[in-house]
Amino acid sequence: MSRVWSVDLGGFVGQRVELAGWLHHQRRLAQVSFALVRDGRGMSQVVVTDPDVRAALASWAPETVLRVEGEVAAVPQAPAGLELHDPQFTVVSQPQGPLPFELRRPQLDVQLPTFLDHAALGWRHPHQRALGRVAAAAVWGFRSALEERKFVEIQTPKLVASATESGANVFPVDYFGRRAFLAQSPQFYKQTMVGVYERVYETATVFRAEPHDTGRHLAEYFSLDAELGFISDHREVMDLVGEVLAAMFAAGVERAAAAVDELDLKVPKVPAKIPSIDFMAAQELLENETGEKVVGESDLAPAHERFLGKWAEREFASDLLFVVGYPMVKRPFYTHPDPDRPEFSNSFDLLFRGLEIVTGGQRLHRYQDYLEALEGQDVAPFQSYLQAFRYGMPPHGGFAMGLERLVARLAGASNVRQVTLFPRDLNRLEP
RNA sequence: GGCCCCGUGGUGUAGCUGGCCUAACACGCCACCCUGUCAAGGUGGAGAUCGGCGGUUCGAAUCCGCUCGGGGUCGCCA
Repeated sequence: MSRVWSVDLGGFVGQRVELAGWLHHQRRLAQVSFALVRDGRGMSQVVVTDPDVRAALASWAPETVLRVEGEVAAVPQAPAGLELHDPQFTVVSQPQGPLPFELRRPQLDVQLPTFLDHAALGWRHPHQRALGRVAAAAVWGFRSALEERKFVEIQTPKLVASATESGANVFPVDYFGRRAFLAQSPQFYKQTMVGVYERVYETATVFRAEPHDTGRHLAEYFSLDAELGFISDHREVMDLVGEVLAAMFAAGVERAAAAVDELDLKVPKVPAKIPSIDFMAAQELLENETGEKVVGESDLAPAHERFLGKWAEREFASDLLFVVGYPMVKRPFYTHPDPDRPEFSNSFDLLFRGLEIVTGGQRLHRYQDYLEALEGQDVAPFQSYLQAFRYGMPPHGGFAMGLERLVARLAGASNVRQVTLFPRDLNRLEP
């Protein structure tokens, strides 16, 4: 008898099938016991009336791995209208000792460190695993939106010779006796590959050795990157971001419908045109509304971004807001300036519910411009990168999106580590 | 890294103006009861010396110092 997924029981009413999974919970009454068997996709209720089987069931701890053969019955009072009758259990394996916390409650009521210490168990909670499904669906949406638009998926090195992002700190590694770094971003390579395919994307882990112990930083995070050529300016990239994001949310709703339901997520609608505000205008707005002196500062503080997030919600009923035209001094050297006001850039950030989840913009594309941008610093580390421009590159731009931040905002999680499988941060290298 | 806060049975918390704490509550665990439960319910029971070290005191979970661990926030960023 082949094994059936819990979510597919509806197709087998009246038949005997085998389920396999984990004993999620059991409720013992005087004459009957209910076993909830959880598999990778869902959960099924198994009804046990045989005294011997009930006694056996009673002796099994939560998370015991089981195979259950039984008859599928459609019963109105069953949780999903379906349950398994006359079961025969086989114990596959048993947990060692008591569990550090319970999975049965609708909410996993543990502190983040406790959860993270026992991630192998915590991720089994229906709520938690639903987060993972939403993340997976979002990545799928990202890929499919870009594939549809003729982007080519690429894989770039994660062991690199030089840093890409200006301020970001790198992890040094011993590379056969030489000094190398873990890649902070596929930036250089994706730009280079625009010279080949025009449109490329990558979904991959990147590494940042920044000592930022905050709810939005990870030492290792999943970056969704895209880059495209022959653009007029950054606004074309922003349009793409909107389309991709819409596809990602749609994929969440469609491909992870049960998870979205489980988490009761409010998935935002992405407007045809995501509202945007100029960097300077944002500062003036902040100054007018809060009285705080911010005009002239070269960047927005997290508190400012939260304020702008609320403002966008009020003003446009939007969860999303572009902030456009950051000062050049705060952007990496490859950023393209605004032709009309060269101290500002053709770049943007996207705030999702007040948190920066995307950065993007137009890049320089002329070799000479790069030499000028790098003036005053050693060009040697960038020689291999600059090849692409020496051989001719079109105007291009792109963006990078932090998956964990997106999912965290979507789920209303205050800390990205809540939605990261095995987060790496300042203090945590395990599990 | 700076600043603020926290550290109590397996989990989440209360107690923390020092003695009534031989540490409380909820969940979990163990035993028994309850004819369909679904955050099931009921009765009883086991389980922590209060992160660690040192100090103040007749007396400390409660005050002080150091230390370790954690959370928030800021710098920075996805």
